[in-house]
Amino acid sequence: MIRNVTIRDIAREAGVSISTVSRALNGQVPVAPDKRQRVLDATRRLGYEPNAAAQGLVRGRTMTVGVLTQDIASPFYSEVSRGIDAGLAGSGYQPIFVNGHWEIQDEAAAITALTRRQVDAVIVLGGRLDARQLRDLHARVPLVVVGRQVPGLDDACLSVDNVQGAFLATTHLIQLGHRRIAHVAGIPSQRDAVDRLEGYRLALAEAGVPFDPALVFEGNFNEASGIQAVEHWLGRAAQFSAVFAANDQMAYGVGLGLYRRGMRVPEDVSLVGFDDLPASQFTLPPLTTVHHPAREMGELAARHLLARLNDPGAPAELPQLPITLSVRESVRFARSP
Amino acid sequence: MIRNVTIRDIAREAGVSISTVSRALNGQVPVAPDKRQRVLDATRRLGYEPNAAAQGLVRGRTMTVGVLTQDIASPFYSEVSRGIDAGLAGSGYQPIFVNGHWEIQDEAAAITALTRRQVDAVIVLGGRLDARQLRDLHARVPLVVVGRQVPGLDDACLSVDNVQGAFLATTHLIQLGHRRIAHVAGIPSQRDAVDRLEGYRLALAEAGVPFDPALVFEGNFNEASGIQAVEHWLGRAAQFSAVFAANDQMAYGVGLGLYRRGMRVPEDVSLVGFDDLPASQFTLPPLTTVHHPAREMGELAARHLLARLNDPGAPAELPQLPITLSVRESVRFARSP
DNA sequence: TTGTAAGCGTTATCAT
DNA sequence: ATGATAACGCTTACAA
Repeated sequence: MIRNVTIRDIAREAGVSISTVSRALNGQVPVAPDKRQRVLDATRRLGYEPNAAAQGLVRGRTMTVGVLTQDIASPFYSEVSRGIDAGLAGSGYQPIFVNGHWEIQDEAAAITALTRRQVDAVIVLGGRLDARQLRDLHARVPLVVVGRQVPGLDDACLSVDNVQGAFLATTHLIQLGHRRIAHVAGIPSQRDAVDRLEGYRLALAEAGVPFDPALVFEGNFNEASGIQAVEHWLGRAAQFSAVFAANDQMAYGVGLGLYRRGMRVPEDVSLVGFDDLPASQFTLPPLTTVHHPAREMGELAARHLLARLNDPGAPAELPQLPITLSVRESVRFARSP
Repeated sequence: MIRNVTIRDIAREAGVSISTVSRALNGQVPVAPDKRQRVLDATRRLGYEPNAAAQGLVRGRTMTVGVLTQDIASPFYSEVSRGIDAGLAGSGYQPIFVNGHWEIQDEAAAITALTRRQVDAVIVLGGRLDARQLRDLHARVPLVVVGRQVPGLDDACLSVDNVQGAFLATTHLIQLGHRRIAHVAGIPSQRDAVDRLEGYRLALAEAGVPFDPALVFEGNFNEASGIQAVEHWLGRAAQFSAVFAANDQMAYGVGLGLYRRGMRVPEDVSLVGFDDLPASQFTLPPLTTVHHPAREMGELAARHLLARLNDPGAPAELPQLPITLSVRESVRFARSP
C-alpha cells in the first residue's frame, strides 16, 4: 500500500491546523487567503492526494459506481462498459469493474466485493443472478440492470426489445424473397436468446412462411457454434438461402463455416447477425445486423444513476432504446428457386 | 452509499464486545467456541459484510490492484485484462480497472484515482505516460508495465520482442516466395509500431530483398487505416503480393479494402497480422498472425505482483514471453511473376 | 476565520 | 479469552 502524504503533513508544512487544510482543500467554508495559499503550496510541494477510503468513511459516499460485467473481454459488454465510462466522465464518480464470468457464484462474490467497497450505485451487465438476489441488491443501493428484464424490477432494467429486433432482421430477409431462413439461436436459459427466437418465429408467421424446427440450431453465443450450425445443417442436407444468427459472434462462425464448404455470403447464402459489434463493419462482407445500442445503453445507465444519486427523489424513468437494422452487404435477394 | 450493518450491530446482537467480533471473524486469535458461534450466527442473520475502506484504513493494505487500461473495449487490452483477472483469482486481491483512453491527461488522472484509493499495486497497460511519471509511480507502489519497454524501468516492464515478431512474420512471407511485401505500420510515436517496422526491414535485409518505402503505409492501429492503406497503394499502382500489418485490426481493414477492389486473400494477396486476437481465428480466411501472448502477459503481471506483495524482498525477475507465428489460411505461395 | 475534538468502521494494543 | 481504547486519515460540529 502506498504510504501517502497525509493532511497532517500538510498542516505542519503550512503551519495551520488540519481542519483548515481540509477546508482550504474542499473550498466550502471561507479560509483566509494567505493560509489557503500556504496550504495549496504545501499540497503541491508534498504531492498530497486525499485518501479516498478515509473520505468515504466519513462522508458516507465513496463516489464510486460498481459495475458487474460478465467478461471483460466480451465485445458486446465491453461496448456497454465504454458507454458507462463515458456517461460517468466528469461526474466525479468512478466506475469500478468486477467480473462475474457468467457464473452465479462468481457474480455473487463480485457483488459482495462491490458492497464491501461501499459503492454508491451498481450496474449489472447481464448475468445469471436470479430476480431475488437482484431485488435484494436493489433494496440496498441504486441499481440498473443492463441487457436483462428482471421480474419485479422493471424500473431498474434497461434492455432493448429483442423480439422486435429479431422480427426486424427476419422480416428484412423475407422481404428480399427468402423463405428458407435458418436460425442459430442462443442459450435457451437466457432471456434474450428466447426473445430473439420468438421474434424470428413471429416474422415467419406474419409472412405466412412455415416454421421448420430443423432450421433452428441451438448455439451458445460464441463463434464456434456458428460453424457447428452450418455443419449440422449441411450434414442433413437442409435447404436454406439465408441465416439469421442470434448474435454477431455466431454470425461470424456461420460465415466461416460456409466458407469452409465453399459457399459465399451473400452470393449463396444471406446472413444477418444481432448486436452490431464494432467489428461487424469490417467483416467480409460487412455484416447486416440488428443494431443493439450497447454504448448508448451503458451511457444511459450511468446518467440515470447519476441523476438518482444527486436527487434520490428523482423519478426512476428508464426509457427503452430503439432497435434498428444496420443494413450492410451480407444480404442479397433470394434467387428464384 | 450502502448503509451496512456494522461490527457494533453484531456485537450487540451476539452479546459480546466489538473486539471479540473482530477476532471471531478474522480467526487468528483464539475465541471461545460458543461466542464464536454466536458471532457467526449474528453475522449471517444480519447479513454483515465488513467495510473494506475501514479495513484498508487500519490495516494499511486495501487488497486491490489498480489496472490502468487504455480502452476497456480494445480487443488486445481486454485480453490482457482477462489474464490479470485470472492471475489474481483466489488471491484475495481484487483488480480495479480505470481507463486512460490513450490520453496522457486521462491517464494521469486515472493513476491519481488509483493512488487515492490506496491500491496495493498497479499494472499499466500501454499508454503514453512518460518514463518519468512511470518511474515516480514505481517509487511509490509495486508496478508492472505491460506492452511497453520503459527506459530505466526494465525490471518492471513486460513485453514481447516486437522486432522479433515482425521479423518472423516477414520471413514467413519471404520463404513462401514473396518479394514485394507491403507493410501497414502503426503510430510512429508508439514504440511497438517502430519495432515492428524494424523487424520487417530486418527480415527484408537479411533475405536481400530491397526495401521500398512506397510499400509502407503509416496507419493508426485501427481497421480503417487498413482500408486506407490498400486505397493508397492501389491508387499508385504499387505492386505487391503480400501485406504485413502491424496489428490484426489493420489486417482486417486490409482484407476488406482488398475485397472492395475485387482482390482475394490469399489467392491474390497474402496477408499477415500481429497480435492474434481471438477473432482472428474466425475471419475470412482465418488470419495468419504473430501470436502475442496477451492473456499470458496479464496473468504473469498479476502473479509477479502477488509474489512481490507477499514477499517484498522477492527478486524482481520478469521473464520475456516467447512470440510465435500462428499460421492459418491467409497466406499462400507467391505465384511466379 | 480558526482550532479542538468527535466520529466514520475496523484492527490492534493493552490490560485484565 | 475478553473488553476498553487508541489509532488509521479525513470531515464537520462546536467553541473560541
